[in-house]
Amino acid sequence: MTETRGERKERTRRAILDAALQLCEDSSLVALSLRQVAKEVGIVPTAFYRHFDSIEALGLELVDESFASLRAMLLDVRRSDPDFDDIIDSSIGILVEHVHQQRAHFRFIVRERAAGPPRVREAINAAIEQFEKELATDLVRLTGTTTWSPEDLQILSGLIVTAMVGLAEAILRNPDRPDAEKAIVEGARVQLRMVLVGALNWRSKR
Amino acid sequence: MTETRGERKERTRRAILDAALQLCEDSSLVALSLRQVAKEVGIVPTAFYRHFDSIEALGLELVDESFASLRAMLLDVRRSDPDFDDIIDSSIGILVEHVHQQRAHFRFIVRERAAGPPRVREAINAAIEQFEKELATDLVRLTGTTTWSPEDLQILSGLIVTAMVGLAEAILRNPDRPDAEKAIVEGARVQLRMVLVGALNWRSKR
DNA sequence: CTTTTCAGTGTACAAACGTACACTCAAACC
DNA sequence: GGTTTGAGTGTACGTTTGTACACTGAAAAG
Repeated sequence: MTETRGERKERTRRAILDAALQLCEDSSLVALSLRQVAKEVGIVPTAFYRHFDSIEALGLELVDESFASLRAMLLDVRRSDPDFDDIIDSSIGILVEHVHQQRAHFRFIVRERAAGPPRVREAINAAIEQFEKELATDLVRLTGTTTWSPEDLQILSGLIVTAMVGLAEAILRNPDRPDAEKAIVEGARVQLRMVLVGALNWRSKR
Repeated sequence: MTETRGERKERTRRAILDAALQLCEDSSLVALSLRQVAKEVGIVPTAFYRHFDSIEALGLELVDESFASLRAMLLDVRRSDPDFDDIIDSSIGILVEHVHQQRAHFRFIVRERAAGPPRVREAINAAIEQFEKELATDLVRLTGTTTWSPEDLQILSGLIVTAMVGLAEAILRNPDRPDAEKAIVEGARVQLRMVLVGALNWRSKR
């Protein structure tokens, strides 16, 4: 069969990305060698350079890819019913589902956020900050500007994101333990309700 | 001068721990080589084995050491005035101070928690869970068992610990930026107050 | 004083590392 | 149909890696 040149290139590029994501699963990008990746993919080491300048550049690509997963998740959240009282349950359900479906990507983000090459860390944190800001503007739409100052909404947003990242980390930390995971998820639900109660009784700029 | 044999051993052992802590600062334990450490300390590579079986064993020792820093911090927190309304401010102040004084240890914990060798990760997470439980029993002492179920206190405790770990991570992420750090710390204060408002209006087992 | 112990040395080796360089050969191009 | 392009090959290099083994020499033990 005739496979176009660009298609073939894209195929090994994908294979490199997948192999890297898998190989650094229980260590880190900073401990991943170009030769391991090449061997896993089935190409000669020097061929790696046809696709990426360095492992770090590969890592930045994986960041983009992983955050594409995250954006897809947020689309799901926003698309879900705007029914107010179980917005928490549905959002958490969506998060849990995406973490399971994109395990490797989420693992990659939480791991390299703390331990990756500096530029990778920066890229991940910039993206997470972006999410916080987007959530803050979403909250403005939900609450109006009467009782909440923009600064406080930003701070509340940060708290929620921190809790959700914590939930994702806890899930990833307990693979193949459905009972433990259930308790974790239930705990996160309660946590968000506590935060919600706090938010409903909050008055900015007192 | 006469330096006892055990003293000399302890001294190079310390040098190894310090060198390892410094060398993995901008990568990770999983990317740290025995030879790097030996060179930094000024001993021959094989001499490393007189003190540790492996880099992983060294890592477990660093975990213990780092959590000793953390326990010292918690002692400070409990020792601080039990004046109720600024318990938040004083606790955060203590946390910030300790993060600055023990930068390397805190960095080590947050990094290796996500990216370290499996056993190191487990040790760190076990210690953090322990803290959550201790905080929960502290909260029992503060609130009594009337309005709060033990389960909810445990969950609240988890939320607070997550937020505090998040604060530590944010501080470590912005070194040498006093203005940014000030905003981060102020945000954390507000977050904890929000959680406190939620807690005060919470009723368990509704 | 003699013997034992053991932290640290020195040499040695096979394996893995990143990368330079010259190459092939089929798709893409004119 | 002849030429160009570029993904992938193969060899080769100097480094760095973990670890094995035999050693030294001063402190500790008898």
